[in-house]
Amino acid sequence: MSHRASTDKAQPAITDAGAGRFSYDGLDRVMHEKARLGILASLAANSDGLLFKDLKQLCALTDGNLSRHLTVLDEAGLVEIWKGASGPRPQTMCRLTANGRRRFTQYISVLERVVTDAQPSTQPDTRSQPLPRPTE
Amino acid sequence: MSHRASTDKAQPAITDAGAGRFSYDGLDRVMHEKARLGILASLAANSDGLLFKDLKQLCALTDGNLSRHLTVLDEAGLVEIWKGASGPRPQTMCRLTANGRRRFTQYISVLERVVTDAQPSTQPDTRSQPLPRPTE
DNA sequence: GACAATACTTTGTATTATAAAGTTTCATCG
DNA sequence: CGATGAAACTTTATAATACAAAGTATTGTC
Repeated sequence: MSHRASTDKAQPAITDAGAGRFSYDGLDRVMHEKARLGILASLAANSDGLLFKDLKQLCALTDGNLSRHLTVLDEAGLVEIWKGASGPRPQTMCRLTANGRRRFTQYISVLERVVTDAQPSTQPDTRSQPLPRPTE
Repeated sequence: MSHRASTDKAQPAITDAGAGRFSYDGLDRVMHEKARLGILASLAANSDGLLFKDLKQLCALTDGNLSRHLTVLDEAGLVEIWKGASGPRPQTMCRLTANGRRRFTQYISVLERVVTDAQPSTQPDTRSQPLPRPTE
């Protein structure tokens, strides 16, 4: 007979413990984006807010991209945007909202988990079978 | 006169030091993606490789998504994929390549910088002007 | 008052993540 | 032994969106 016997059915694989272990649900799409991550980190480091001009430099973004990303962050309620009507030129000032700071902190804590997970030092092996080791 | 005097031209903003400070260039598009980050972390934790089935559970992905993401990671040279011809059913085994492990480690080190940056404790203020504090 | 420059915003396109449907092989049941 | 179901993927299609290029508006300068 060429096919295996039916005795080893329903191999449970990975025991279901650890299911979703690496799904990282906390990585919110809005924050988990290179450019916006930079913006948020900049604003977290400057709690009094930053000018459009400054953000542009710090994050090395073009005007268009920065504008777009700020809109996204604003709509998500993460930052607040102040249009300067007083100055000689239009000046846009951005700050983290209280909620934004909270959510960003949460996001960062998930990132910390990712960093920890990536150190394979003392991780218990999660696999199911020994597997035929592929010949390198 | 309503407009400002011309004496304060060319305000240098942010001194140019710290330009690009938050651009996070090291955040490679291929790796910086929720789902693929999970896959890579799983594989980093299981250096002998993982089965498609196991990855699917660990990362809580649908068949289609996992398949697609693995293809992307494969094409980027980050993982290697072994098709099991020996077993009773098709079995796909995935492992980090040597290069993949190296690049992932680099990526993680950037993530660590992000995490550090997000702790605003002892950060020097990067702004240019005191700014008219917006009334809350 | 023409010309360049600053400080943005809007629009268009090309990429891509995800879901839905499709394929293939094996096991089981009447 | 043909039908049915299920496991293990792959392919296709669509909806979202990141980025670049073009546009707008105000200001300063010659």
